Amino acid sequence: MLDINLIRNNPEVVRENQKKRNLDPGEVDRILELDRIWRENLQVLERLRNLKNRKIMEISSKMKKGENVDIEKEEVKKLNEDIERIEKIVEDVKVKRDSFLWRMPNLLDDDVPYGKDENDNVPIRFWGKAKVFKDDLENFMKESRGKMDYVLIEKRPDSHTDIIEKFDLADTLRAGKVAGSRFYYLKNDLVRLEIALEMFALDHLLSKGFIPVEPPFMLTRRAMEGATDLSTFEDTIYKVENEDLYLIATSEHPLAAYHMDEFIEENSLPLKYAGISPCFRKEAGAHGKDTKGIFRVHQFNKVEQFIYCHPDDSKRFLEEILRNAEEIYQKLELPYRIINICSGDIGNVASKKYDIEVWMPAQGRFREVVSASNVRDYQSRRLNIRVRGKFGNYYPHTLNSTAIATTRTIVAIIENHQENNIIKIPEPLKRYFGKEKIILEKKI
RNA sequence: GCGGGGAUAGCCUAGCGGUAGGGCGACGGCCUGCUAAGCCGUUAUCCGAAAGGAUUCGAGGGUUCGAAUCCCUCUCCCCGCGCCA
Repeated sequence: MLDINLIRNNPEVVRENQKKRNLDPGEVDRILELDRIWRENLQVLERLRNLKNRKIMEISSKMKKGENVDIEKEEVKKLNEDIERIEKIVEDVKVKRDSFLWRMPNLLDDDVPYGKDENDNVPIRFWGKAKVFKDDLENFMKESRGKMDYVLIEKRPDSHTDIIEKFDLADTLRAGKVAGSRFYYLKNDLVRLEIALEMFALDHLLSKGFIPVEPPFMLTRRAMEGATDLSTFEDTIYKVENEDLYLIATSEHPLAAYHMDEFIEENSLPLKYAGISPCFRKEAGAHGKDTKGIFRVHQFNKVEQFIYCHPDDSKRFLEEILRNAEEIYQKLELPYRIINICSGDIGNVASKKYDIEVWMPAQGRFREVVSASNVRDYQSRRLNIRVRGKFGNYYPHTLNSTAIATTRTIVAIIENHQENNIIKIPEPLKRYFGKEKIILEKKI
């Protein structure tokens, strides 16, 4: 949520932001008009209430002297009618103003490139040596801007979809039977691989001073609304029937809401949390995309980085959490590119966002595995989280980034590390996984 | 699930129909060679240029001229009992 004072004092900045996001700048003026009406009526209301309060005190003192107060009582009753009427107007206008305010997206960072959609995202960095099948070379050169190492391979690796079903590493058919599409039973070595990935990511973050947290997997509407925006709510969040509870789509949500309605002491910043949780997503509007396998699913596990910090530090911490995520993917030997998400693709909550996309040799393209965002004070305002500062209170900035999303990383490992009938396990995972490789052999 | 007790500004606590009081902590000031003590002030939100005003006693209703206080509904916490991985 934006600061209403920013909109009052610098409407032009907010209009420009709307334009850059390809949204209607007129929203700003709608808010300003409602805000003006609200304040006018509020002043009328407060004058009436002041009159009432004075009258009540008059009654009180007259009663002590034993005087008759019937006239004054009638006056207060009349005032109450006026107050009730104006109260309703004030309340209605405020609700309307706030609903516009809550829908307004975050201010974009100056570094966010202008763009219409995901095609305008800007690759800024590349790492690793991609295995590229010759038919994919043209696309690879385009997507990597020719700035990334690669080796040509003669045969396209098998898709994870085929491998997991054929070697009984996951069962999406039976999952479909009992839960519907986009669900899976992980089986055999993939169960350990998933846990190994989580432990590896968690330990990586712990070594950097993050506090491990396993949050609630459901939140009330109030907490969820503070952590996310309306469009996410509609497209991704599952509701529990007959309860005021919503399934989290990422541990970012409960970690953002962790300090709801609290004051954080300034000297405890930055707060760095490593969340670990399942994530539940409706994937509405993704019909036809990644319909098979475990790349795009309704439920997966994730280790997440979440930081509360002083507003001056958020730019630096965005780079830091991106680096943390990069280190994880480097250690997993998965070649990737970093993209700077453009203004048309960034979403309402983020002020700036980087994605890490791993090169997937079987699919012949880069696919998102990590998303790192600077949210600034957008969530902390919605969740009423403030810092008690030496020179006054303020809203902290929050940032979030994936460390490991298990299913997508498993896909990346299967595509990148498959050799003749084995999947190689990257070095740092071995101690958690307990074996050097997954042997691909047909189960009966 | 049943019974009992709670929720008052950052924390603790009083008030139990008539303008929310005290303590702690924090911050600022006075005093002081420095520190401590002591004294004064500030320390929830909103409107207002300011003066000032309004709101706020877990949430929402009700009674009343007036509700932290009385009544109803709900949420959460604590102590028993029951059930339970």
